[in-house]
Amino acid sequence: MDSSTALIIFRKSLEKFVEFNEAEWIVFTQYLTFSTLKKKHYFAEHGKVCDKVAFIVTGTMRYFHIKDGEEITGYFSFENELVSSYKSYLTRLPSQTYIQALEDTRLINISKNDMDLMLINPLLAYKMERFGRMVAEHYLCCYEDRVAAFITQSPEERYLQLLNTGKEVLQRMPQHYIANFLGITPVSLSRIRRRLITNR
Amino acid sequence: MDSSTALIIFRKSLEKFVEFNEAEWIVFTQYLTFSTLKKKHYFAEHGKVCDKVAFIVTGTMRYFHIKDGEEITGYFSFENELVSSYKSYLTRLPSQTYIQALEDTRLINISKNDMDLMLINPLLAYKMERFGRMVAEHYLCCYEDRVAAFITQSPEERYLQLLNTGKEVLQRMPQHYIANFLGITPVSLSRIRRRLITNR
DNA sequence: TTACTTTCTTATCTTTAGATAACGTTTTAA
DNA sequence: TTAAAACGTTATCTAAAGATAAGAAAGTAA
Repeated sequence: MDSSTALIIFRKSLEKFVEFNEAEWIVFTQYLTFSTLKKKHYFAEHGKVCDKVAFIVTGTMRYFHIKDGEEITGYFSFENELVSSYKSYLTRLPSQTYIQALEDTRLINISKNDMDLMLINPLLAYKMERFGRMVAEHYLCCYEDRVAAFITQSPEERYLQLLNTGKEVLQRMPQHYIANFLGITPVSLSRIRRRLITNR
Repeated sequence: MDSSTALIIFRKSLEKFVEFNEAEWIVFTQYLTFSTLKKKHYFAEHGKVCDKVAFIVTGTMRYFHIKDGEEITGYFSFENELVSSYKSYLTRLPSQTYIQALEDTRLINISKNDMDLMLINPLLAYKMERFGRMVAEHYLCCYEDRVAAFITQSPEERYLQLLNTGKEVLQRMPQHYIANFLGITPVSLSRIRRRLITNR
């Protein structure tokens, strides 16, 4: 897939947030950069400022913390979603979390500097305020659901719900990433899986 | 405290998000409504659309879900913070959560309808896009911290951190609200508290 | 290929948390 | 004021989860 196709997908995907007219889009795209992140390489690292937000054209990203020397997976971002260590990006403070490519991943990047420039560019300012608002609101809703799931659902229920997303990359992903994400140990997830198979 | 004092506090509190000039402020305040919510009364209810966001002048709000007939407390909002069932407010879909006043609470309300009107009012549109963006980004960061705490900290650590906020209303709040918030049962919290006292 | 690492499951043991009930205290409501 | 409900702690019992280790399978790299 070439860059222009990726841009079309990106634009399509943004439509649920904000629609750009042709003039705006031309200016907007001048602020974008393309990159590829090899499997296991980092998009963000603990202690370093994450100065960009990116759209995932293809691939998958994993968010994790390190606790007592262990990697604890907290979240995933998939194809056609945005990825960033958001708080770090917004505040320019060091990231708490690592973000790593789970497979070779193609990205369209917006740096914090460019975003700030767009926010004072008369041609784009209004649309970018709106863009920022819609994106933040979207992810706020995602977080609200995630927190609600943690409060009201058992790990087993959360696992079944995760499977229901039908993301096939979940099949190829190490189980312990998923276990962390669900808030349990890999051994516990293994037991849950056995229970599910037995009772099927 | 009278309404004009409350407005001054509100304006001061908004400054970290967006600053209004006098003309803008006069128009903005015309969209605001004041209300008081008696203890135990509801700001939002499961199954009903929450069509407003509010600033808490004084008081405390509790968010909870009902799971198997039990109230499970998920969050709190305190004085000088905003409160809303955000996803419901943003999407006009029924709220998943209940929000209840823990004590008599004074609010400054912005209805979804008025917010939408402000967003197309030329005098305010740009500022309100910005306002919406900053508020959403702020709460996004709060959620990020809350999810990170769930992943990387034990209930005991989260309890100690909660105490460190120094909110004196926590002293008066039923323990089981706090237990739910921490993701444990009231009995477990009671054990944690005893351990902390014993080892002190 | 071969050696090494990672991954997943399973078993055992230990620790902890949950469920439940009892009891005294406090709060609430009639 | 009085009765009822809610609250917080404690004890007991049970169920589940964590820690650890072992072993097989799969993946990775030299």
